[in-house]
Amino acid sequence: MSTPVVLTKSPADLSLIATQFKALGDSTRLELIMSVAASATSEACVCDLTPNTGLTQGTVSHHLRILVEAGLLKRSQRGKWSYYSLTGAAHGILTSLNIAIPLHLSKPANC
Amino acid sequence: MSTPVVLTKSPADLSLIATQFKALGDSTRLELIMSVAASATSEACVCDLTPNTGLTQGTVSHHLRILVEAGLLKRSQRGKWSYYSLTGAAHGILTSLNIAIPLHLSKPANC
DNA sequence: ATCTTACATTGACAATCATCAATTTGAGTA
DNA sequence: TACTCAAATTGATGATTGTCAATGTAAGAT
Repeated sequence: MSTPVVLTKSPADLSLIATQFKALGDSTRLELIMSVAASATSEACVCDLTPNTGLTQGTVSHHLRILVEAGLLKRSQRGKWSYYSLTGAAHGILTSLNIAIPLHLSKPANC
Repeated sequence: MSTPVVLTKSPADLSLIATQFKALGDSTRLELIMSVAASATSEACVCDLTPNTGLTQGTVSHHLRILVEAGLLKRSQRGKWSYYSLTGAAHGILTSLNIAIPLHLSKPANC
């Protein structure tokens, strides 16, 4: 027997959420986003991310594009490099689900 | 510039999480799980869920199975009917992301 | 025992997807 | 200008997926 709930999202919201879940529902992409999140500078370039995956550079680029299009990563190009970092949405999802914990945050115990 | 984070999940955890994200990353399945969550008794049978989807009964049954296998729904058969309800994991995901709000819960404002 | 009713399963098919190899783009460098 | 390097894009291919129609199963009803 589970707790009754109220739903809070419009169909448009749900469509976006489904897109984000779908983007995260692939082991490679989940690893990629975790690597970005865990990187010291909170951003990473394709050349950093590619070796860990065992995949081709083109494939990694492809997955990163999907994450960007889902609103989970943002891309900033500096010189020849593309740096990827988490969006607020991605940050929210990872921390809400306790997949990642913000370093500076300490919540009161009754939350 | 985003907040630095610490990762908390083992590879095995991440594999499960990816499976759950994947299961939720389909509009039909997301609607299904929302319908179950929103139902008055916190459970629903296939015959209740099918009409809203515009899909075949067999297809709905298929999607429900995927959600069960991902650990998001549980099935309990009573008589001729199969009743589906949220697991704790699904409940946690939906409420953590504010997709659903537990009726009895009221958090202090500073959380 | 036969017939419904509710659901699960199977087989088939079109569409989507993950991946690679190869090429292109675009920015800095010699 | 020509060259190099990082990343994006393209085209092809095999695998996975969402869907349906049809069939199977199992529980109650007649």
